[in-house]
Amino acid sequence: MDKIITRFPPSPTGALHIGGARTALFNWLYARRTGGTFVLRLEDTDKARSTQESVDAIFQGLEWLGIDWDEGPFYQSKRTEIYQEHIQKLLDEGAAYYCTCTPEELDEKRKAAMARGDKPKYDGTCREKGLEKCEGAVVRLKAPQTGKTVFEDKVKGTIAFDNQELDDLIIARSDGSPTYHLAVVVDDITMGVNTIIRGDDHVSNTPRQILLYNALGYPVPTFAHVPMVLGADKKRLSKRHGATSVVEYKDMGILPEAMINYLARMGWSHGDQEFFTVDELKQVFTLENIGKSAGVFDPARLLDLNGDHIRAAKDKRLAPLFIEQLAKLGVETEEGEYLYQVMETLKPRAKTTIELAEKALFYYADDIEYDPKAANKCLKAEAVPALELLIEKLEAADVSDEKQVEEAFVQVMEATGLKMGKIAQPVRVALTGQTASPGIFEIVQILGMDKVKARLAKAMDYIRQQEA
RNA sequence: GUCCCCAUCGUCUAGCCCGGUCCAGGACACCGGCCUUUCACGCCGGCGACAGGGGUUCAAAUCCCCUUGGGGACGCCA
Repeated sequence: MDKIITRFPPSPTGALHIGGARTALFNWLYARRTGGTFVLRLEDTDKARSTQESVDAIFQGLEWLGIDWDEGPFYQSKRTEIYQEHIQKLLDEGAAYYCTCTPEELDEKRKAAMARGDKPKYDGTCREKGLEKCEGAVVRLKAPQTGKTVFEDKVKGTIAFDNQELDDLIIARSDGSPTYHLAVVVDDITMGVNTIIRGDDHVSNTPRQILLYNALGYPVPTFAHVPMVLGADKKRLSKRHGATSVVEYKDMGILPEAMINYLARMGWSHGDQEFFTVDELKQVFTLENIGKSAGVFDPARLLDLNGDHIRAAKDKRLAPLFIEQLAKLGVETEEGEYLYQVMETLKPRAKTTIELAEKALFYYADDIEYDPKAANKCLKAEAVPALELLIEKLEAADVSDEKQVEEAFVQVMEATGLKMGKIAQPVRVALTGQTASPGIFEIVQILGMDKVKARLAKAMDYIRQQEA
């Protein structure tokens, strides 16, 4: 088998959305897996809708996901001569012809055909007229009117269309610019693309494109049509379903490796395995294991997977993201041992890096604010003696040793006759302001004696104030 | 409307190609419980699906047909 060459050809008319990102991912993974080449191409022939902002947004999305390309980015807008040559070649060979039907006429014919219950295809008015090039004329492919166009789809199997169903598609607009079908096929041919992995909304475009390959005299590439990603209502994913642009998930505290894992697992499977690293995917991704049916985008699963990836992430990898989120909450801090320890206690408790930062706030606060319910429930007079004794015991110990911290708590338990819960909860609220937090011993160890003492003292003051 | 594609728990899916080992397995979500200083994590358990109908066969989630449902395409958009 020749070297695999895949491509991702977004049209820059918006951000990189979930579906596009998955298409890019599959093409990228397949190229990586097979040692092939991955090409990036911007399909910007629609001048009215293509924007530089969209181009940038797409780059940004790919960069965030870590999807890199080997060739390109190519811009269709810069390849007009190449398209002209191929269009002219088809014209010269009689495989294409000029058509002077106006958009209005065409529109009427379409409506009439629909009303009749027919397929709204071009009726071939100009097909045999032998028209010369003239103002306002488009170029149409002279497609076969009988027979079948059949292809072997890597995920769907054999797909066949009667050529009667197809019509003479326009390959050049009246301004001479190439249309989508012509441009894609010429690009894929000239860029050597031999494996086309794309959304299955393209299956009905495929026979038309195959006809173009035939007319141009080039071998037809391998097609793999991946099922679409739908929203919870089974409709095409759109703004109504929440965030559709991948970078929005970055801002939501999602890790790119989690997004990739999620995207890969939706529509593709590898036995019962759910968790994949990117490197792993590059090793095991295959076209054969892509499912045939459309899938619903499920944010809950993404979140769960993100939690798994947070837990699996190395400190060095997570630290910058954590710091960034802390900064958004007004905490300026830097990477170091303290930060690592903080992260370690929070990793199993966070589904996003935002959550990670939110739960870390008490580690950085100068003054703890009590959650009213928590204070009400735990900061009561009966806790004072235990807190006082705890300060005493902790001061006598080395709090940098978690074991000694625990020992201090045990001593307080024994001396007061209170259960661990009765001591730990007031301490937890005193140190964090909340009833839910990482383990109390590790918090004491990380915070250090000075802060612990100050916070416990403050809690006792608070209790006395409440009692008074 | 016409053509194309699809159809296993609420969701993502394994199994389907090469029928029996499947009164259908895993994961998310949900509900119980365990662990325990709280919350998570983890562990254990529960809930929960082969769209319907016909065939073929000793035997069908698996093969065939029909119906229904969903999606897509039908542009001088990509």
